[in-house]
Amino acid sequence: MTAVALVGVTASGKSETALELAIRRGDCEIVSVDSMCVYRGMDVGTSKPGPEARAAVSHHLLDLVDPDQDFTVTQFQRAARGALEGIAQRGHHALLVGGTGLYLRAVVDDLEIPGRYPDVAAALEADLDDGHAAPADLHARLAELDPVGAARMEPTNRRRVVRALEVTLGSGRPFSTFGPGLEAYPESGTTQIGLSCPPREIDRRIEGRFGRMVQAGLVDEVRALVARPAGISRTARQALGYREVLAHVEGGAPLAECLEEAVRRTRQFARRQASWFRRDPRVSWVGSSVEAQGLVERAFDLHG
RNA sequence: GGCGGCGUGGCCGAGUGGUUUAGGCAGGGGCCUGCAAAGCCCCGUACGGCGGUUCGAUUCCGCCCGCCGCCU
Repeated sequence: MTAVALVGVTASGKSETALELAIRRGDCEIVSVDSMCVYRGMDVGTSKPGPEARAAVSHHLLDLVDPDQDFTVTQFQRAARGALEGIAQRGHHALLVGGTGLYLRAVVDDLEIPGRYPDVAAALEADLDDGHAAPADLHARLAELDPVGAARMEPTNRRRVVRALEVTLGSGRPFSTFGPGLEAYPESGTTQIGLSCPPREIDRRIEGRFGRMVQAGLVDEVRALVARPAGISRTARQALGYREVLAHVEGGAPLAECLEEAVRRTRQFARRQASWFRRDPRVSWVGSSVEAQGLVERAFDLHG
């Protein structure tokens, strides 16, 4: 039994392709690799597979947590391992489908993700917030403790600098010793197929999709999230479409403008995804759903 | 017809007689190990046209063109 990953930018048609194949074959289960589909109650805005799709084929890693929960790669990695094990036990093939690059790498390359040191991180954040230190200062500190790690990031990238320092200080082990970084592309047991699509076409689809999402009740979905007493977590509220509609629902911004913004930002996101997947030499790219299905099947049958 | 104002790179928008020619947005490229649908980095000599003044004009003057406003 094998695992194959179908990757691509948002709106490239991966989900439909995967579903079609899985229904036809009947011997594989779909594993979502999507950082926002893990949230319950965030359905229309995430283009989450619906009830029909889920009735037809087993889907995994959807609806893992409530929207008031923060969610991170590590949790995803853990859940993915469990899902993959179960699929293997059932004698099925696993078809990973999604566009969250880091999450996919965590699974495909079994990344050793360093632990968390909340006190250390909080102290660093506090220094930055108080103005006692600038990200560049922290980067300089990191450079002394872990030159290799420091060299791998921009001194201005606050988030990454803080995390690297958090790990180095907290664990007493240089951040860079946890792995070669994402620039290494080791042999992997997971075959990766990329479904490509011309950027102009992607742009068109994104715009059309937002229109349909609104028809399908995106705004009401966001209202329902807002109405939850527990609120919306930091990670959940940054979801594309939600963040912008939130500005309308909570902040009173004109809906039309929020939607335009959502479309724009989703396009930019698609570019970032493309650049992420493009650099992974292990991905075999094809330009159509049919070809993608062909390659996935070949991988299944070769190892299955 | 008269008077006044304006005309800056795809858009918005500062500014100056001459070293590096603001900034923002959009766009393009790249990065990424616990917020990743996030975050970060890099990339733009443009001053409506024609003359003139000047060692030197986007910046000063004149004319023309185009907008905008006011007036008769």
